[in-house]
Amino acid sequence: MAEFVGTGPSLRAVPFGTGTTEPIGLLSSHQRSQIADIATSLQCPRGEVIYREGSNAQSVFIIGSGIVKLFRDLPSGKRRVMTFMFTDDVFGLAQTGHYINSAQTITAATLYRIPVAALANTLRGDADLAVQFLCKVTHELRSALRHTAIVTRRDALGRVTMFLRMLEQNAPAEQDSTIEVPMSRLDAANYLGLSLEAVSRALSQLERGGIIAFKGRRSVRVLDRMRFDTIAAAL
Amino acid sequence: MAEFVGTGPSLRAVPFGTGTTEPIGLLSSHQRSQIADIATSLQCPRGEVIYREGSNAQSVFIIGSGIVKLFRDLPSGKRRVMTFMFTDDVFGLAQTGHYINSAQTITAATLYRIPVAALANTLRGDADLAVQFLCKVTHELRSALRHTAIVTRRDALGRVTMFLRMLEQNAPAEQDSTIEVPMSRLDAANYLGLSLEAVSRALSQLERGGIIAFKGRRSVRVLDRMRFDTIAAAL
DNA sequence: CGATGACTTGACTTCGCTCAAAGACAGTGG
DNA sequence: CCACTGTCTTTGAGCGAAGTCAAGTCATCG
Repeated sequence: MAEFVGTGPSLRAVPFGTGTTEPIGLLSSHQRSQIADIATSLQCPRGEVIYREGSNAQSVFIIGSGIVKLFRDLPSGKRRVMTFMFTDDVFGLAQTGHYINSAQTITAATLYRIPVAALANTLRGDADLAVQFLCKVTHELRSALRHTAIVTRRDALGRVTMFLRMLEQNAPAEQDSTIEVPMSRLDAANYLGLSLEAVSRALSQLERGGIIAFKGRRSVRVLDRMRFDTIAAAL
Repeated sequence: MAEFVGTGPSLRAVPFGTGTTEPIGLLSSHQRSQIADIATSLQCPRGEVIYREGSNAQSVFIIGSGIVKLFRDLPSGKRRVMTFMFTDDVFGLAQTGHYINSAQTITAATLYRIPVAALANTLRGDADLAVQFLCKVTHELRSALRHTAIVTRRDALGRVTMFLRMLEQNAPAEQDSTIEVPMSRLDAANYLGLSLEAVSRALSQLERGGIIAFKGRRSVRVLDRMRFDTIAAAL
């Protein structure tokens, strides 16, 4: 069943107990192969729908690489992006019976698909592994709270700035202070609870103010870290 | 060490795997006493601060009874309520080293206080228990997503209605369609990302429309379930 | 019964949404 | 290589809903 390549699935989070506050890889190589044994690996192109809301939730996914969005389409036609998930994130766990949202790749991605039943079994047989998953879900809970903190802000400028900061933390800058924005303005807007236009305006405003500079539309460099952080600081 | 009375700490959530979608008590009596052994029970009056943001996070708490709010105070003087926690909920886990928010009781409460280190140990020795905690945190993740869904709405009326619905689900109506609102308007507003006035206006509007009726200020009865649900339905 | 705090209501301002149109970019095929 | 086309993005003008400021009402507890 295992057809994984490379190192296999991993989880990235802040572990319990240790003094560490930076997220690290949680699983031992034994644990990784343990999961690989019950997982199937998938190569998904950009834009691939992984599952749709309402369908039967039989699998949990771990991201080997790439970016995925979880979203819901509302009767009004609006779309809400609940979260973006990155390498070593888990999704599909917070479902009961049926998926409550849809999942779609934003970039090409490698996914590990794990049947819930098999995962539950494995976890019940390995307390350490179960604790690792607990760490990971706790980590995602923190992310969800951060998301709430972002959308609770009233001002578009602040939300967008916090969003950029979040992206920066998820994908540590390879270049100096350069932040990649892999999703469309619309996806960002749907995540931030803003209109597409408001996102665009906020970004323009940051650029006009000399706080950031664009390098193409999907890449931003922070010029004035001081003011950037001030705006991002929870108002 | 154990000084618990009655049945001891429990966790309430939707379990994995089973077809159930209603939250149930997760722990066996053995597991409950296992946790009771490493826990201290506390009786807190209404308004008691359990911990403050920034302080050292050494304990995890399980609520035996009562209601607790988790919140952050912002530099601007505004306060954001991240979540309300009820009987059989866990809090303090999503912290790394230092608490990122403050916890305070809203009603008198019984709490079980568990040192993180001891809990981590116990979990590593009991895979089943670890999985139960995983269920619980997953459950809280769902709640956090629901919260985000609420505050992402633009209209005060919808947010308040969804909030009432949430309260109803957390504390199943003893009377027919009567919802207890145990927190102040201000706490509710801080949770909903609205001004206190907006909450008040929305409630008045629901009452004027004949959709709800007040019985005192902290108790509401749903008169027109149909319209109530329509408004609450994710816009 | 008076006082303090919680809640409601009203008037004005602000900021983001909507609608509308123009401007950039990427991929395609000539 | 370049023009073409559809999509994504930016920018502008006007409207509406929630925030703020400011009174006024209600309730609860001494």
